[in-house]
Amino acid sequence: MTDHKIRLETMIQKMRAAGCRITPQRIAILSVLSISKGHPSVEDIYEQVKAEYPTTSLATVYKNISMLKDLGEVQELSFGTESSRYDGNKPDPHPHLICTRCKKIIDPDLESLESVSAELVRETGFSITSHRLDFFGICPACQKKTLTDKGG
Amino acid sequence: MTDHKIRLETMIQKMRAAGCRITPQRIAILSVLSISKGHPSVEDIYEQVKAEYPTTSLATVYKNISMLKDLGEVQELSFGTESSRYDGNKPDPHPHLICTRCKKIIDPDLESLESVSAELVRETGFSITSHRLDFFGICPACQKKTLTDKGG
DNA sequence: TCTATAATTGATAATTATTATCAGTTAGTA
DNA sequence: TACTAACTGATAATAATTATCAATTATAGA
Repeated sequence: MTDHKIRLETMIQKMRAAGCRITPQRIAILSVLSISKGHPSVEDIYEQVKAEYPTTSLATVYKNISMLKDLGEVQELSFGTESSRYDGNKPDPHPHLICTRCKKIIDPDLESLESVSAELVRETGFSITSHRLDFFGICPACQKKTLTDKGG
Repeated sequence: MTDHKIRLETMIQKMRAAGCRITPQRIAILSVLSISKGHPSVEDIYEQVKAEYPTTSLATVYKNISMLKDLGEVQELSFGTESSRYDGNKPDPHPHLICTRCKKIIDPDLESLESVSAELVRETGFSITSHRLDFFGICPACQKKTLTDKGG
């Protein structure tokens, strides 16, 4: 069984446990999210689901995303007035590294984050429940492209 | 001269240098931002400016904020669909610690952040240009309140 | 100081992402 | 198979932000 199949099953079970019904449209939405390599927007998900179920409504996608957020099964990434992007593959908060040129979003592993949280608690007395860490920059591919442009 | 007076003068000079005119409403907006301890929303700024200039329009506040963002003199903190908050006091990116109960936003000092950026660059090859670091939790005051509620 | 003019203001309309509403449909259960 | 509450889909409503535009005003130059 592939990773995303496992993830899809997990999400379905969570929804069942919450008393939700499993509709074909819902499975399609969960399926897109369970892959979710590209951190899709609602519009992205809508387009992909419509390919399979042409009558699907945008509202249905929003409603499902909202339930999944409440269940803690997707993480929302909002960027100002732009539409939010969603991660249903790794639903717990984790840092993102965003290339401002090609808009790619990747998930780096950062061991040093632990010490930041520890320092925060020590300094402020807050009890930290969640976080949102976005680093913006230029990915290696786009850096290379810039050099080539300048060179040639 | 107080810190916020200095900051206000800096912002005024930046705007002059960019060819902007200095109107009374603009000074009022800059002044609110230059204090900016509480990371105010556009609505907050609007209310404060209206106290001094009752005919001020919300659009004027938005337009000024937009110019200041372009000049790099305010930092915008957007939270999903909620209205953005602004920091004109420390316009460069820095971490925020947000109490999800009372909505207070504070600016912690975090030395350990350096090592996170360093690790990112080492692991991914990105050139990091900016970041957005928000930690969510419950502040000491709200934690205490919870305990009191439970206790009494 | 006075004038010209282009930037700014203020009122409001437009836009855009998201949420609410609601009648008709359907998954799940007995 | 029938019941019922949850779900879907279409659309209206909401809310933050942006655009528009006539009237005002800061600033430079005479």
